Amino acid sequence: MEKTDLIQLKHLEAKQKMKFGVSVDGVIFGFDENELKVLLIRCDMEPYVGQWSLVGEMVNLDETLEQAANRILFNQTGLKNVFLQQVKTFGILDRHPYGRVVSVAYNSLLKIEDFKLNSNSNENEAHWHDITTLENLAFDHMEILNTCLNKLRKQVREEPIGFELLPEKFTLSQLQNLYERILGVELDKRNFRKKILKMKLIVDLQEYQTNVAHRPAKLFSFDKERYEQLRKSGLIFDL
Amino acid sequence: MEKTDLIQLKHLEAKQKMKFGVSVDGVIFGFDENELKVLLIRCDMEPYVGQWSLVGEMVNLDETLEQAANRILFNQTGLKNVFLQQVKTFGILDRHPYGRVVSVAYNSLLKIEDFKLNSNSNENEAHWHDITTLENLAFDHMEILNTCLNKLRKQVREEPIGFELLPEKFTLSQLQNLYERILGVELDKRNFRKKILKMKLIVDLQEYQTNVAHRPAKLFSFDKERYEQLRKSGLIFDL
DNA sequence: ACAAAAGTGTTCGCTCTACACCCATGG
DNA sequence: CCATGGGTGTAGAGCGAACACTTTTGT
Repeated sequence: MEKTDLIQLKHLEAKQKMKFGVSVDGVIFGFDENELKVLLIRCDMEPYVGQWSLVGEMVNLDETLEQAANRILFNQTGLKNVFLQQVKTFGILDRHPYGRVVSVAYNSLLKIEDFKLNSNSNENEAHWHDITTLENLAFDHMEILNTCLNKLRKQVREEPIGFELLPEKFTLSQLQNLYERILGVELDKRNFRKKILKMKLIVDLQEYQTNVAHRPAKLFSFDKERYEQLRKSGLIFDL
Repeated sequence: MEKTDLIQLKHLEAKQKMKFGVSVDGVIFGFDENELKVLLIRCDMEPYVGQWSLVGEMVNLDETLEQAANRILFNQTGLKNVFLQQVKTFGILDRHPYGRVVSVAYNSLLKIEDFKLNSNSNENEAHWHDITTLENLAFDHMEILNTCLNKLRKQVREEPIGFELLPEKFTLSQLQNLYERILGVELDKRNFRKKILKMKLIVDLQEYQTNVAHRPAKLFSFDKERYEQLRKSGLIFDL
């Protein structure tokens, strides 16, 4: 057999392997009632019927992974233009009843206030779950979730993505609480404020809370333009 | 139609989508002649015939992604138990002549001395390329390589993976050179040594270089046990 | 003796950490 | 007037950056 024939044969064999399914699983994080939460749905697939699972679907043959992730997110939440980031692809054998399916996990961060506005229309079974009390998820979703949570914890120390989880206007205490919950540590109030304000990534709105039974807190917002500037010139950020 | 029928239908439709190919592309890094290098092969697939490409193959239906990555690495280098880490999955449309193929990119770091010992048997066209002078790779491999290189640069600042690229016994100057090449910066010799030695991750072997036309340097080796200890107790590492 | 790389300490500024009290509001 | 969370500064320790000369070997 000639060398070119061998190559043709190799390519023919390779095409026999195109029988994979590819799914996208979205790990959708929100922050509410002072807790970090993840959005889960009820699984309708044997042998996991009734168990909680991440929000996932098969990727269509004519859409990119990013498009699939955005589609899934929109179907569940009614939201577009939400923070979305690929984390890792899971490809062990027998992880899915359909056959050989590899799953690409995406982290998504959204402001729960937006979710509430957009999710009243759908009657699906999606619910927010406190991340500290999860067990017995469908498929290998427990592993996926742990991996994605670790990624979030690492990333939140290095980039100002925490803002994606807060309302447009927030107080420094809310921000500190968010970090404490994600990282699972207590932070010193004065040091935290100094560090955050020195970065100049948040803007003092000169507004205050109202109707609170204590001294009203100042409201701030995230300065995305300044963030992009810093990023181009080599951002350094540490918790 | 009943609800359970709808669910069955949904699952049938989903199975129609299982026509993906999944490939693994290995970005195999080595360090030699004081340069960071990547292993490339000649592509034999239209329309990229003759162009340089990453080392990639289709994943078999009965192997995991990790197994595929290890298989590819072994076929090209004859090496097992090499540092291997998933980086990202690339899934745009029309990136591959076979049809819809998503590719999972893996970073691999190896000691080039080991490679030389194991690769004499194969007659393939793999060659090491200086990472600073690459262009016109096949497929979307230029993008994959850039993503993987950025990951390496980031990771090398946070974890002691640089040792994977050096011989068992190395000098502090070699180590410093490695960091300088990967990061593309110059480092202060005294400060670098202080920082590295303070971490206690390397062991003074009480041996010296021989046959060098200058004062012989001390040889060190990486202390993997101590690294695992530190990791468990929350390793902090910075360049 | 000379070329070439190895090896070694100190100073200064900055950053991180620990820590305690007064303030503004609603009830 | 009391309960609740908001808001503020300083001192000490540790860390990172800058910097120049002596040592050892081969030729």
